[in-house]
Amino acid sequence: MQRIRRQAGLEIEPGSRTEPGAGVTPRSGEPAGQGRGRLSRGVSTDRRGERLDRLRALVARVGTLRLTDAAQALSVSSMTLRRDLATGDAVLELLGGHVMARQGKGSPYSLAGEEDVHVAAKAAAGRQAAALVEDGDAIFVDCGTTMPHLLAALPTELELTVVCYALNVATLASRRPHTRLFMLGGLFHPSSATFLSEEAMEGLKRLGIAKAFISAGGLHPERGASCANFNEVPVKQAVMAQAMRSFLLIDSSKLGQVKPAFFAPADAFKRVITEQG
Amino acid sequence: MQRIRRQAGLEIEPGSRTEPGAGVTPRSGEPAGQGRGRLSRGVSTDRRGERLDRLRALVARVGTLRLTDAAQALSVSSMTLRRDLATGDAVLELLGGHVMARQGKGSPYSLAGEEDVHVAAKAAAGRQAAALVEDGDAIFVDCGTTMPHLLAALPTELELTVVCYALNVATLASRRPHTRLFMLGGLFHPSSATFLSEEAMEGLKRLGIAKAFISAGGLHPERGASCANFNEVPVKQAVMAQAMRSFLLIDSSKLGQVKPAFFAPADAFKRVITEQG
DNA sequence: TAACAACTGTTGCGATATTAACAACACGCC
DNA sequence: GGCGTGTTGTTAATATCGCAACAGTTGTTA
Repeated sequence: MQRIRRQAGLEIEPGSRTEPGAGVTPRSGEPAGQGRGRLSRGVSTDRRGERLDRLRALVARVGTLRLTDAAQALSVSSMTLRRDLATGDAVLELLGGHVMARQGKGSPYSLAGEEDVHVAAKAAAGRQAAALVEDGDAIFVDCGTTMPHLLAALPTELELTVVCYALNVATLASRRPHTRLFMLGGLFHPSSATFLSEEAMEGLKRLGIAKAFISAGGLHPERGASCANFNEVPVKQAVMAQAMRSFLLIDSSKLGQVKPAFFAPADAFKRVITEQG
Repeated sequence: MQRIRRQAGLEIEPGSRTEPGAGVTPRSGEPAGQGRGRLSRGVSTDRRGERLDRLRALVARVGTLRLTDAAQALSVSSMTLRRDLATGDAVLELLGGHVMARQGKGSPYSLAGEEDVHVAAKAAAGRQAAALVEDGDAIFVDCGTTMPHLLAALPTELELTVVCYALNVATLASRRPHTRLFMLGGLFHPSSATFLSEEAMEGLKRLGIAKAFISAGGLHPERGASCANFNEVPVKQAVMAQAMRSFLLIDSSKLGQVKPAFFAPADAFKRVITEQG
């Protein structure tokens, strides 16, 4: 309890454990004038939109706060905010009594044993890969769902330079201390959450990369490594040509698989990292 | 209740509302062998770290899940996971019964009226700016804390091209449907969450921008617009030179202020947008 | 002005989360 | 083998959340 209360960073006077204006005259905290329109039409002064705006702003600043605290901050009852958020805001979400930026991509997931093994495998593979990274390294981190495990497994103390072109990777890497982050920009591709452009390919040539961690959708002993999106191919190839050493980071379920876009033969990698080794 | 349950995307057979192995033989779900070390030292097989790894992986995939579901997925009791998370994981956080990636930057915030007014002002200014955007526009969105309000205020139906170089803007824009997102890459600057590079400046020249929304830390009637970070200056200037129309988007508290880095005279903007107009 | 609709606040109840305390088990050590 | 330590599961007590129904207020409409 204390942990969460502390997180909010504000104190409520010990006496009043109830809602802001409990029992007293309702809506005394605001000027309470200037007309009110209906919500169904987007015209006139829209109180709900205004509240959500202020709430969005609050959340943008503090990351997360309790619904009751938010209600107090906006001088409305928690029930009102609850109703506002229930209308389905594009940005905000109410989860377990806390207001936060929507984060689940809504991707449905099944907890069938199979998938769970995959996840554990990816995490293990990420740990294995992280063990190869040394202090001071400049590493390239590819796109995909396995790479976040690599970043999570990297000790925070390491002083690194991370080169990436995927949004999820950049977000994680940007939060690391002692980390220089270089991102390749360009047009956003939602399927892989990557940014691709001609200029980025040019810029890549100026970067010294000690170790490149490449992802793949499949690795076939004869056909080599392949991925689902054709547009990733030039980047992967350019990085591999540029980097001192390239590692293929996949979980073992990818072995023997084949995806539409081939980008490298199997022997192009210094090593193939899976959860086993 | 249903809303949250649905979010998790899995069903538990109606009969058992309790913990996984409730009442039955304890720890029957796992092989339960292979030795167990102590946690204080990081050596030997570390069950807690392993669980957290798998949990991190799960969270990375689904964004958020209920603690009870996570416990079931990892075949441990929710109490164990609760204890694991209480040790203070760097990535994960337990909030209101849901496990998620840590998001609060831990920035302390005060709820003094002043700040709250600022937030409301920024939200209002964002709405005003959003009203200028038309379907099919290519817009540039600068960095700063005001810009998210602009994005939040843009109707989802609009078909847009968004050009940006700030991580927070990119994250929001990437979630919009019907939106082409182009990001300028480069080296990450934590103070403003922006990416800057020579190549990006080159790439900028090839982009057609109808409307540019520029932020500033201050606007002085004689000295012009200024910001806190010098490295933003070239980008702002290049964008303004490139764009058909440039708008300065600030809240009124910035009026009359002066920051270290000047980047444009006041009359360089087609219009200055504040919460009033 | 009266009637109506929309919005907000309050209350109460059921469901859920949180914590502490206790019991059961596995491992390492002597 | 016996013992102690550390880890995990269970239970119960408490606090909090989520929802629904109701009541009061405000602004709009006839």
